[in-house]
Amino acid sequence: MRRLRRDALPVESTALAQFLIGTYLVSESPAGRTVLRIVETEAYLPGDAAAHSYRGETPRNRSLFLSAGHAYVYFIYGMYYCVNVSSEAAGVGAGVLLRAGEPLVGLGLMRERRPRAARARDLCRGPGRLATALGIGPEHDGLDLTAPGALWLAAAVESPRPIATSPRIGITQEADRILRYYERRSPFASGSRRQNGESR
DNA sequence: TCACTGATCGTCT
DNA sequence: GACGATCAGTGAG
Repeated sequence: MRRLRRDALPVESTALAQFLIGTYLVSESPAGRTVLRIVETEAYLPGDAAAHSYRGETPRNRSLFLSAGHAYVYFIYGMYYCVNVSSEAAGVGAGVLLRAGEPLVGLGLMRERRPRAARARDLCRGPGRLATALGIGPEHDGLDLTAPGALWLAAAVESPRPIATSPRIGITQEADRILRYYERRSPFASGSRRQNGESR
């Protein structure tokens, strides 16, 4: 696995959201290593009413204002964590939500963390599931994902596959904007068949 | 496969 | 005091 360098990352949210598809997210913990291949992302832009950074910097969202390539981990619905990659220059609040991945390494450990997931395709299918499977929590908030550590990004190895787009999932503000990106026909992407444009 | 619901708590109004 | 970038379980088609 070859670590992504910061200077390889596009410093613009929609470009980064597409760039990250096909790259790898590596989690190192005392229990072992888990790795997934990112297949679905969403961009949350500067000035975007759906973005956690919209109302300015707070203790909770400060990681969104770090330079591109840092982790923003937040707690939602009283039970789940979700992971973003900060996506603009330092001082600008924006991020790319990692929504789903194809589990590649450490499937046994992922199953221990997600005992209710019956099928491998459901281990990292959804932002809360992805974070749980990789053991991601508040201790990962603010980490530099281009530096050695407990959580980092590795460069894509396989040739790019077709990327489809759709509105973002689960939001009420700016709900019509096309800022979700996913690998077309990937069984590991979240969303319903209809949301993934596969109806008919 | 879709639609709906309850669980659960940090954050900001 | 309300709500949220979610998920698992249930029941119907």
